[in-house]
Amino acid sequence: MDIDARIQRRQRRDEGPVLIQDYETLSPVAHIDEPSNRGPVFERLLDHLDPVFDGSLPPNAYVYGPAGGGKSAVVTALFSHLDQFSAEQRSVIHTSTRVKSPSSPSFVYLDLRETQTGFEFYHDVLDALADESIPDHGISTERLRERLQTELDNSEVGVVIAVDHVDEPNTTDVADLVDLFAGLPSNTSWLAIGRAEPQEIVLSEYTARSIHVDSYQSQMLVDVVMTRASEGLSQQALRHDLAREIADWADGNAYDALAALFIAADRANQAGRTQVTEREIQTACEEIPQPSVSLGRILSLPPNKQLVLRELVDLDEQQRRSVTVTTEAISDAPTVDLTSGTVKRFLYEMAEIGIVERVQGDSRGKGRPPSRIELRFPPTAFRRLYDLKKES
DNA sequence: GATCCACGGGAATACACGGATG
DNA sequence: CATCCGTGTATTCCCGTGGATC
Repeated sequence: MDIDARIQRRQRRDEGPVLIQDYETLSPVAHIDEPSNRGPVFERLLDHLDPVFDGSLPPNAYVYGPAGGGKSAVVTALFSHLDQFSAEQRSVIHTSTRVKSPSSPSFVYLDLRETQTGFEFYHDVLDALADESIPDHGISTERLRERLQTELDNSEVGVVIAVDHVDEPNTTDVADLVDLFAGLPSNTSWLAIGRAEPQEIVLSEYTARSIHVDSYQSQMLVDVVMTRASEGLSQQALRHDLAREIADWADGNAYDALAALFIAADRANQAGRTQVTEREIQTACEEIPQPSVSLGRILSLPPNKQLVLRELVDLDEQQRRSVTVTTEAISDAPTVDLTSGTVKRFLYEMAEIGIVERVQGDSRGKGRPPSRIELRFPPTAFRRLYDLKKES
């Protein structure tokens, strides 16, 4: 945090409540413990997972639906509760000889955005399952897999592994994922989560069941926005009609809606206001490209790539006129100590996976015409989230 | 000594244009 | 006119190296 911000915060202390109470809960990347209004989805997932309560594994399944429909939110919440539940149950069995209730499997949630190699895949599953901590160097991928295998062979029921963000660019591709699962014993059941229709994805050949999660209905989305606002903002900071405006614009996509709320609140906060106004909501919505990539994807990029993006969002139009010029501007920044070659390659790679986009630029001059870099994500939101993460 | 992976660095390839050539 | 070729950029591709960690 810079000194001006510190001073401003002190100054505001006597002027009544600050608008943003808690950036963490307001963040569009955060999943809350009890997602609102997704009761039916929970029920359908529980139907699928029902065998678990008799001590057996459900078949493999595929959960799919449009972006911002709450798939990740529901599955993360459900899995953390279920894992807690079955851990408790296991400990009951250990301590009591009288009760002979069936044991439960473990539940592991993996985000493929953060688990991009086979090594990380086995590592994270094993880490979730084993009590001791697992080294992340000096051990081969194959050895990890073997350890995981013995761990599972000793497990009574097995494990249900949720793999989120399947088939997104820059994640393990579907064929590799199938191979990774093939390396595990049969007491593993997986729950893949993605956007593609089951017919469009090879993965569904391996899943017994598909579960559809639709986008939010308008009124539900208004509630989601209001709930988030009441948790992260001061009292009365967001009028109900403005929440509706956000929901209407977002058209069922909770992720977009929460991003818009975050940006609007941040702008209002910077301006020293304690209420979000319509004007800020409009600017916020305009700032979110359609379609836009999830900030979650961006924030799980390697640190130096994020650094490049952080510099990128501060460049002016002139400096974005071609990849070459942009590269120079970024690698000249004092915070960046990468060579210009690497910065340039990063920019191309991120264009490749849709984080930024290259559009045909000014074609006058010799040689192949340059392209210019455009963002595929809202800069204000990224800037704030990045800086917050840096601070902590 | 083993292992993983982010970086660096540069070679290979693609593309646009204009001028030369058939 | 159609095609080829040379030059200057842009873009993609690939692999070796070294830091960090066990």
